[in-house]
Amino acid sequence: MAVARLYPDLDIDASPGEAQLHKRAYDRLCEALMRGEFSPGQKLTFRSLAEALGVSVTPVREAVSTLAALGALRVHPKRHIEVSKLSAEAYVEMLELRRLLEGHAAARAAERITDSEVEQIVEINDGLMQYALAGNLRKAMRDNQRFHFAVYRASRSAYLVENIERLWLLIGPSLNLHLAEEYAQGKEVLQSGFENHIKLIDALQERDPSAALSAIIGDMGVSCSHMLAGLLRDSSLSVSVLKELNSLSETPA
Amino acid sequence: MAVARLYPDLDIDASPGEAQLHKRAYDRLCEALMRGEFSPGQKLTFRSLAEALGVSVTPVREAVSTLAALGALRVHPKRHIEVSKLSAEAYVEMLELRRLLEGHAAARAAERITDSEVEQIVEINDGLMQYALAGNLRKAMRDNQRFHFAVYRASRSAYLVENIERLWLLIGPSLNLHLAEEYAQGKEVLQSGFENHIKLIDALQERDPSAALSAIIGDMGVSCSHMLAGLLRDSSLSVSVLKELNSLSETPA
DNA sequence: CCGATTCATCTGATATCACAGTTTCATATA
DNA sequence: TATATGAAACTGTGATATCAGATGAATCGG
Repeated sequence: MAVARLYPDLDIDASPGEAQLHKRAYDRLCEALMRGEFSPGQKLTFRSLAEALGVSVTPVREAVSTLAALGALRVHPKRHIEVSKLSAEAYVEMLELRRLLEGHAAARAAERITDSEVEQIVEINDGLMQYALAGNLRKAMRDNQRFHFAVYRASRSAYLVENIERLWLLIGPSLNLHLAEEYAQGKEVLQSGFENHIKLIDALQERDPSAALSAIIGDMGVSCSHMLAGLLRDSSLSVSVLKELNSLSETPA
Repeated sequence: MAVARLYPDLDIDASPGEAQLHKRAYDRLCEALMRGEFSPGQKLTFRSLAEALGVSVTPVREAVSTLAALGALRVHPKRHIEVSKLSAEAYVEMLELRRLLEGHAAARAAERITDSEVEQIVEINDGLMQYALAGNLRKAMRDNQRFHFAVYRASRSAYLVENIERLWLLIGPSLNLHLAEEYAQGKEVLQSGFENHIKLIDALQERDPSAALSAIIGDMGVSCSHMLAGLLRDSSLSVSVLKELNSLSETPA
């Protein structure tokens, strides 16, 4: 009971009832990480997760082992499970990878996307804008994720999309935390920064790969400032990070 | 006993004795996949792997679950474990990703590599050439892997290197199989194709990122023909694959 | 001789138990 | 009051038992 209150509504029975428990546990934990239900550095245990998910520890261990191999969780032997913290340095490294992978995926999507897929993406973006205007950060972030991955899936490159998903999994907890912090401090998190979504949609409609690529890379810069503001609060190496970030902006994509 | 003969020397006690059994099992299985100890499509079971590794099924399940999440293995529920087969289409998709990731890693390495690292890479390449001249395919492949990852590690981007490792894990079994096939058929697998290693070393010494990038991408073309020859043998979609491969070559990196 | 059926065997999936470090906190000591 | 101590509770780790579904070979019926 106390555990169920720690991780509200983590129960697994909401998922599609067919798959094996360890798969459902994995999916549910991924979802929780992306939704900000866990914060970076938070300590977890197998037993409490098992209870919250409504299963025994065995399927939880398989799910957690996998997430640990991906870097989303860290298992401290005989101690506890930790939601991986993201250093500012690691975030800059991942931004570099995001430019590469998501830029490529967007460009490929522009070559291969169908009209009906463009339509769906426009609809997702419309919903996103509504939540943004309404100031609903959580739902806006969820729709933003849907928007991006609807584009990436149009690249017809399943393994590329999987790689991007894994990247987002590492950024998810910190992104949720720091965007919520900035939002709570009254920063303009939702008021602007969606121009690149329009540019991206235009590029997809025009089937223009390089325009799609630059729109996606432009979009990354938006959340970047909020993230670094939060990440650098705990970091003493801010100078070297900012230097590296500047050199990254000058590097041709 | 019969099992130990099926997977010779898979026993885990050779690994560094500190880590947990599921980590060692994972490392050992990765090694086996990269060394060609398993072939694509081969069927495995948890119990036989556990016996061969000298542990119980529990740590094996965690290792296999992780490898399944990465795509290296496929778990057929209530049936068996399968070493993932690589279709020609999937291989082309991965080549695209390899160009992106490994090209970027090589370019970054050229910016950040130290003189002593260049030295080490030259030494690895010398050893590789000896095995190539001696016709030792297995050891040449092992040293080729060492060569590539010594370069990538010089990029100082740990997560990028991990991503590349995961890519190689998916290609490993098929690469071992088809290169060995071609070699057995008397094809020139080891006689040529190492010019790009020299070009890469030169580029690293000159600290020339774009030269390093094109050397790495050139090197990928070498094994590519042997791989496609093997992969297309079982595939009926060869025409579309070759078309896609051609369009890939024309795409600017 | 061939196809359907049955039953023993095998497989992955899950839960549970036992164990050895780790943490925590109340107690004892100075 | 501050520090040391030790036992109890907790944690990840690994092995095992059990179960339902899949497999395969022997059996049966044609």
